[in-house]
Amino acid sequence: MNTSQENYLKAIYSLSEKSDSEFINTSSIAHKLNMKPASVTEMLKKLEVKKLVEYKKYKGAKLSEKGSQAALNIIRKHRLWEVFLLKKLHFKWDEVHEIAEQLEHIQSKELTDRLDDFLENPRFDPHGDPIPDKHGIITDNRNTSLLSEMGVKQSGTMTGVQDSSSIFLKYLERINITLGQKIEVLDKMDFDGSIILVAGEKEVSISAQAAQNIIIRIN
Amino acid sequence: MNTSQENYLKAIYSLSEKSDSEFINTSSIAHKLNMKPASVTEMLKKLEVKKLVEYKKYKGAKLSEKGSQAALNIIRKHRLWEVFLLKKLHFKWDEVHEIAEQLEHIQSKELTDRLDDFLENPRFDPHGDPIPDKHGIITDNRNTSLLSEMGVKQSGTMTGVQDSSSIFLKYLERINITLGQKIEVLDKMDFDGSIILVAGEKEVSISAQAAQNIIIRIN
DNA sequence: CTAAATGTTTAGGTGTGACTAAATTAAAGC
DNA sequence: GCTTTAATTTAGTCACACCTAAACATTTAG
Repeated sequence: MNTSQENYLKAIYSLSEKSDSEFINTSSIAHKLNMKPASVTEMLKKLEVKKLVEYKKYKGAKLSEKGSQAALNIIRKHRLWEVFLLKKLHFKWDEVHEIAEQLEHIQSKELTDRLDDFLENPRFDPHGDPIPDKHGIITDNRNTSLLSEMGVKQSGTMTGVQDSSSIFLKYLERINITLGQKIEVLDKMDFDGSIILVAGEKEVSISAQAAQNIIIRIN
Repeated sequence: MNTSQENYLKAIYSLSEKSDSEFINTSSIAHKLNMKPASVTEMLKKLEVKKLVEYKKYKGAKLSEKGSQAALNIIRKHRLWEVFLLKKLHFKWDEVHEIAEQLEHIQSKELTDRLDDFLENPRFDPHGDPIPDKHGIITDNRNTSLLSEMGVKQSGTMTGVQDSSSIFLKYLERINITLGQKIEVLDKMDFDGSIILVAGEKEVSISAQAAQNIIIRIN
């Protein structure tokens, strides 16, 4: 399988996680991959032939078992390389994603498994996302919630983000919300949904939109 | 630049090293890359437009300064990744080449330089080839020779190969000729050019063809 | 020094993955 | 339930990197 098709599988996988409907529609895939819906339709047909997705006209696509395994394998590689870049090469939190986008397409099961061992089988990547094991199994039994869904006086630890863009990560670092940071929700503003919280020592206010992209492990 | 074009530059570079003529002809490039001469001609024109090679009809191509730098950068990445695979992930000597062929195309100067530091700036790769520094400069001032060109009673240390194929490397390991192995030429057979030598304790005989692919640092 | 053999280029074609514009289908509003 | 709007697909192009077959240049041999 090539880079392009792998990116489609990855996109469908990640959209499926958030969506509650079984099939993912053409335009959301197109949006995620910065492509036109017409191009997506074509590709979905090709992936259907390869039995990687189930495709229904005007409904969209759904990953087959084979497609899910392929997607999980790419995600596994992506996250392992992120750990490598951060822990071994000392890249910063917000720099690893882009390079991992390239490294995730390297084909060698042996390489992936040896890298996993070399990194001492990490269970989470630098953004707090769980790393699938060599069988594609994710074990993430942590009690997590989006910051936006927490109630006043609830507290927890920052364990991940849903948006790995450099701008967002830089912003978080700026306001002292980094991986492992303990936080407590002080107040939620009804009028715009923004949240006031304590991060470490400091009191910060965060927009509803940002809060929807921050994952917290509840105490 | 893409993977395909990078492979052309690499091929031209490596053919230039062996060849004494300035321009590398179409068919030798085609042979090296397992492609047809017609495809090579087309690509050389594209590389010419990008000022990566100088191309002369019916003569072939020659790397420009820009093209040489690009080729050296790919070679640098290839060799650094080989060191990583061998030293850190404990791959075997003959397994690293294929994976490095993929890794060498990852685009990130920062990554390459950090990898270089992480590996403690190695000067040679697992096959004994020198690694260009970040400016594309190769410093290889060792007194080396091909095994096939050594005289009787000369001795030295095995420091590299000219053929990185898995079959050849496995064969060398089998007969105890590995990197760093001390050898001494005992005899050269006039009738077929084969060489008898001591490798460590053992006495082995090696064909002329194999000897042409083994690099020895002379004592 | 010419003719044959060899190597190289040109011309035309293929598969892949993208695009735009037009046609079709599905969903939403009245 | 029909009509308007939005989403999706189809049809027709394009760029890219490869191919084959035919035309053309260069080298080699007699």
